[in-house]
Amino acid sequence: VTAMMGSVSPRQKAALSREEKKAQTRQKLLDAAATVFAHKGFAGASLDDVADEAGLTKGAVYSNFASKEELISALLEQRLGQPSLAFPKLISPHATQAEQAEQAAHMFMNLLANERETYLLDIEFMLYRARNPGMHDSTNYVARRDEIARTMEARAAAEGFELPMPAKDLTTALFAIGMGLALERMVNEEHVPEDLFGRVLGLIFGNVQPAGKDKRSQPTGKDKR
Amino acid sequence: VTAMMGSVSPRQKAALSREEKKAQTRQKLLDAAATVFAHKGFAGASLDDVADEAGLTKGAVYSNFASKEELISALLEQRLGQPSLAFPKLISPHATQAEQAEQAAHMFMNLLANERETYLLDIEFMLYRARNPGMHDSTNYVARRDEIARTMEARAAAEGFELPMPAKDLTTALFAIGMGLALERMVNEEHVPEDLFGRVLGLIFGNVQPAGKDKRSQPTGKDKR
DNA sequence: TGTACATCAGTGAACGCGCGTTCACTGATGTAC
DNA sequence: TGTACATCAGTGAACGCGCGTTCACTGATGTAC
Repeated sequence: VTAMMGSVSPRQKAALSREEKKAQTRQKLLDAAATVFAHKGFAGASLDDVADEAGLTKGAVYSNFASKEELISALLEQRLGQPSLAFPKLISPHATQAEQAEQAAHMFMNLLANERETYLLDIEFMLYRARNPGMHDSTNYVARRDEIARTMEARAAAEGFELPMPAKDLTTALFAIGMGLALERMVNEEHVPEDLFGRVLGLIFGNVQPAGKDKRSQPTGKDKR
Repeated sequence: VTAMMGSVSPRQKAALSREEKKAQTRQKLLDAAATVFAHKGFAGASLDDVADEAGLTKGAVYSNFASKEELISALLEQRLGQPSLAFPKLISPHATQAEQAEQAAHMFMNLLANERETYLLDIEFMLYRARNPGMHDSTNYVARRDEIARTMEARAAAEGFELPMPAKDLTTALFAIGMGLALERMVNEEHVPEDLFGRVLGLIFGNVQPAGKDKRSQPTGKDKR
């Protein structure tokens, strides 16, 4: 039934083509879905909620997605699938371990502050998968983890220190720590001070002997409180 | 049926008193609720599911609980409210840091294996609270955390070493790490090997200088894989 | 101890309501000539 | 460029169905005498 013309298709008039408009609608729906699902959960949010949030009707949802489940999948893929969270490359490579830990922790905390929705979705989806084993991972966990693991290994080799445990396990642990602290912080902000993640990182990496030199960089942790 | 004699109330006949029978029904419902909510989530599970699992009818639920929400609250209070997870007192006080870390990790992993339901409920509830701020914490997080924090402080003082950060922050971090690893392990068991939590603990506590002596207990971590 | 009545935990059916999904329709966009 | 028809993204109403909640009822337990 659908024509589904090849790639470009010549267009003379201005304004949006049908295809472009549809893509725009789809994106509106996905954005709305992110907000609504983060606030109410996959099971708790209705497609009416999503459509209202997008300023559209439920029919628009079914015109763009086959079912509620497919909307969820598409959302997760778009929001969690890319290695956008794979920020370790952004960290200055030549700083001390303590400085790098602090930088990483800072970036993480910023991300958490600005992308609360994303974390809620991520955790919700992990729960969902814990309950429905065998489901496809739309978030590309393994790919994201392995990319970071490789980056860390390369850094360690280049800078001449040893990671405190195999890179994949380390990355898994760091993800888990971030997730756990994020969850606790979202529930009760004052339980998880801004710098806690950084201090934990400092302890974990603090054990790293810089191979040659005996520069024991203990990040001190301003432990007032 | 079961006798289960109580303490008080003069009763001549055998069998259950009305009150005892009701308490028993309530408990059946709570057990069923734990299973069903862990499997389907609070929003995804119906009271019919719970009643069926308990071998009763929905009416029995409403005879014992005012609403679905109250059933959930009662369940959380019973399952997560007591400091049953406060196991650090069970750890041999005089072992080395590395041994204690390994013990703690082992106990945690056992708990996780046997109480999968409990962790799913806990995480689900944290998500719930992240979305509905200002809700009462039926799980007594602060009390449980502070109890463990005090225990650790006392241990540190008695054994003569310093904790790597203030006890409350440390406990918060340990809870978060446990939660994060638990979640990841429930989603994908092979990502989180049995001993990963122990190795992380080892790193975190490995920095602890035994005050007087220079016994740097690095827990080695059998890092095959 | 036995009898007559009161209580109430749990039953089973019914209630609306909101949900995911379907569908006939519409009007703007695209195509053919 | 203009006209006639085709397409299809999004509308709005309708559909059953399952949900949380309510309620009249029942029969075993408890109480009074």
